[in-house]
Order: sequence, then C-alpha cells, then structure tokens
Amino acid sequence: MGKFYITTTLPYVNSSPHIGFAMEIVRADAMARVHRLIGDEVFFNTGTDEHGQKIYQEALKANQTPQNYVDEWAAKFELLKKALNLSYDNFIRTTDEHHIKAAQEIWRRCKANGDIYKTKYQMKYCIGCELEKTDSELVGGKCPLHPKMELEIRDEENYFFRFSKYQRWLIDLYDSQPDFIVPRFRQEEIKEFVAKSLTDFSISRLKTRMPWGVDVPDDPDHVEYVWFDALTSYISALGWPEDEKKFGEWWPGIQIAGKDNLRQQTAMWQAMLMSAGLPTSKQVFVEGFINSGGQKMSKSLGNVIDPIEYVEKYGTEAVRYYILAKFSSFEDSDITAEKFEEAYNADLANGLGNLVARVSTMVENAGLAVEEKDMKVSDQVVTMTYGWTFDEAMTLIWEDIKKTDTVINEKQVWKLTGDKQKVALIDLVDRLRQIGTDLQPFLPETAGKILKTFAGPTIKKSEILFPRLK
RNA sequence: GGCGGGGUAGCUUAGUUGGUUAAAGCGCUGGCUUCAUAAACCAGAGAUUCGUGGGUUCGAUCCCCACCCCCGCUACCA
Repeated sequence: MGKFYITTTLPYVNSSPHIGFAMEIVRADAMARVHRLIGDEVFFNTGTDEHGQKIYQEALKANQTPQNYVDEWAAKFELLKKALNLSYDNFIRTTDEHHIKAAQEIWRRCKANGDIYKTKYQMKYCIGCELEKTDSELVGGKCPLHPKMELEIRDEENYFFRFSKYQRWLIDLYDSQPDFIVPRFRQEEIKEFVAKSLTDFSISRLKTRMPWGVDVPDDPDHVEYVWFDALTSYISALGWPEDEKKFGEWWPGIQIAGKDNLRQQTAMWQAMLMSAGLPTSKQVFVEGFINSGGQKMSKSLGNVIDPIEYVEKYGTEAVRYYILAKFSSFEDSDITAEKFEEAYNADLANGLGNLVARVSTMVENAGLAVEEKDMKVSDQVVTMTYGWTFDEAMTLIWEDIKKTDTVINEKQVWKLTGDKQKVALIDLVDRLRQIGTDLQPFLPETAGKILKTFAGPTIKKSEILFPRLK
C-alpha cells in the first residue's frame, strides 16, 4: 500500500483531442485504477498546455483574447473525463495561477544553480509566413511555402538552459535505472542522443514578439518558452513548491508520453529537475503512434479518427476496450472503423456480452440462490499492467471468457439438473465474478454491471451489454 | 545523409542462446448445438515458408553483408 503518482503529458490546446491522446489517458487511467484496486493511494494528473506562439496566433485569428480562447479549449478537454470515464484526480492548466508561480520558481532555482544564462540567439525568419523557421522545416534552405523569398536572419536575446552540463548526469540516470524508460529501446535511443552531444536550448521568448506565456522572473521583457513552463506542470500539480509535504509524498512519479515527446520528457525535463535540485521522474512510459488504414491520419486523407465520435457511436466502454486490448503497447498501432467493429462484435458482443447474458439466464432459469463472494483481481493482470502491456492483460481476461464458454458447452450446463447443475452454475458464477473483477480497471462500467448481476443471492438475466453491430 | 523502430497466413500479432510438420486471435469454410446478443463449441482451409539478394552453417524467420519499403527523430512549432 503505497502512494502512486501518474501524470499524462498535457495536450496542447490548439486542436480537438485526438485518438493518440485518448490512448495515453485511457492507459494512464487503467494504470491508476489497477493501483487503486490493490490498495495504493493514487494521484492521477492530467490537464492542458495553454501557452505559446501557436495558441497566441490562433486566438488572434479567432478574434479572442488568448485566455478566452484557451478557456474554451480546456473545457473541451475536460469533456473527455466523462466521454472516456476517466478517474483523474487533478486537472491542471498551465494558465492556473499556482502553476505560473511554480514555473517561475523552477526558473529561479535553475538560475540560482547557474544553469540559465542570456545570450544572442540567431533565428531564420520567413517574412512571408511571419514566422521563425527551423532548419528541419526548410527545403533547400528556403521556406517551402515561400521558396522565392530569402530568409531573414534575426538576432534575439534569449535565455538559455545549460542542458549540456547535464550530459553526464543524464547518462548516469539511464545507466543506474534500466527501467527508467519503458520500453527499453527508447531508453537506448535517448541515451545515444544524449551521449552524442547536448546543445543548450532556449527557454524564453521576447515579449514584444510573443507575450502569451509565463513572465520570466525579474525580466519583464521575456516570457518563458512554453516547454519550460509546461513540463513544470507535473510537479506544480502536486502543490510544488509551497506544499513541500504533499510534493515529497508523491514525487517522484510516473509519466506517460508519446514517442514524439521522448526528448522533452526523458532528457530535458529530467535535466531541469536535476538543475532545480529535485528528484528525477521514477519512470516514463513512451508509446507509439496511431495510424488509420496503414497511413498517418490526416485531414486531407479523411482518415482522422475522432475519439469523441467513436464514443458517441459505439460507447465509452467499447472505445476503452479497443485502446487497451488492440493497440500495441510499444509500437505504432492502427485503427479503422472496420477493425473496430470487427473487434466489437467478436470480443464484446459475441464474447463478453453474450457470456454474461448466457450465464445469468441459466442461473435465473434454475432459480438458484448464490452465496455472495468477493474476488481478488488476478496477479497476472496486475503484473501485465505494471509492465504497461495492457493488451496482454486483456488477452488473459479474454482467455477466461473463452474458457468459460468452452466449459459450458463441454458440460452442456443448460441440460443439467439437481446438484450437478448447482455445482456447475456456481462455478460459472464465480468465473464471471472473476472476469468482472479483473475488468474493473479497464472497463469500469461494464465490470460494475457484471459484478452487480452476479452479486447474488438472486441472479436475474442481465441486460444486453454490447448489442451486436450489423 | 545520420540514428532508432518495423517488414511472419486476408487482418492484427507471437516466436529466435539457429534444428524435425512456423504459433495464436480475428476473418473465412464446414460440422454440431440451442442456455445465450442467428451468439457459443468443434473441425478445416489458409504463409509460393517468415521484405529482397547474397554469405556463414550439416541446418537460418532467428547470425553476417548489401539492398528495398513503411514509420519516427534529427533539437528550440508543440
């Protein structure tokens, strides 16, 4: 019985929640629920990342103040809680007063440690786009959108973080904690990146150019660059820096992030923590991307999967099921409506749903009263979840479902009478109770219905849990 | 270009300290059955044999070399 802190990354609120974030947060939710189930005290955090240039520009475009703009978006993200039946305890917004103070405090501490300095920063600026361009964005040294224009070189005074100083410490971190990053190959990837060489990164923006951010302490001309600010949310969510007691009880915690976030979460953020004299994260789980029909989702291809739409069409539990059972833990995954419906019919309607109806009907027909009994979540399911292999945990549960169907057929339970019938039915009810118990972290609503149906002593035919799709 | 991940039945994947007939689920076909959501259960077909071409070996999906394809990162948009 310990304390367990888990946080998702905070999605940037310039577009609707996408299926990738739905995967991240449903997995975090399942992990949090497993810990609660075995008696841990859990703090599960999520929220929204709301500063930065893109949001500032979008807000201007929409003729809104940035604050209004992000308020609307944050509300949309909070709708996920109900849509996906999430059990997070805290929703932090990087525009929260408390968070802003924390983002300034970590800056002060890094600076006090000598890791923040001001220097000229040269950037390439496209006059056509009115935007800074990074080298990786350029094609043949030109802006791909304005290939005839020359890029302007602009100088700007920026604050930089002495990332390079932490190369050795980071490598030590990876070496001393072999399971710091899951899966292992991501740890090797980042280790190689860090070992190659680290360049200090800019952590501020000139306010005149981009005012939508956290003020840099003691320098009103600059705001913190959004990464520096957003990463701090993982600890400001715990009341840091004021509430040292709470922070000390929960941190270090576990993080979950997409593979595009590898560097930020497992190197930059860890270096920031080191600089501020704080413990590094306990573990970071890095997941893959989601494609649709073998291709990257894109508006132009028209293959974007909207998690909210899927919830409206198929239900919360079905979406959670697909995410947890069918998405690969560590590699990229794929989803299409066809695959989704196939899995729904095969596993939820014909498998779980049918079995629940089948057994509950038999018990009702037999008029059998069953003793109440609490089951314990199976160790294997917990182990699989701890290793982030939710798909394998689900496979274990579905093996029980299949096994139960096989047993019913082999014993022809519906034909039995008397004691034989009674023994067989009690066995089936226990199996369903176990399945319901094991499903709690993953399909909480369905699990609740199953446990209620088979609670005893009287058992009635269950409602249809997952109507078959045509 | 560099680094990393992947390329195994229609689909999703498992699998290697190299070894007889390459595994599972879904889908498909047939059978059986009726307690159940026309579901379940049983059986079967299905990989020109594991991206391509070489090599090492008595023997390679698994080792080596070269190449092809897909994806991500390549640092200050997030």
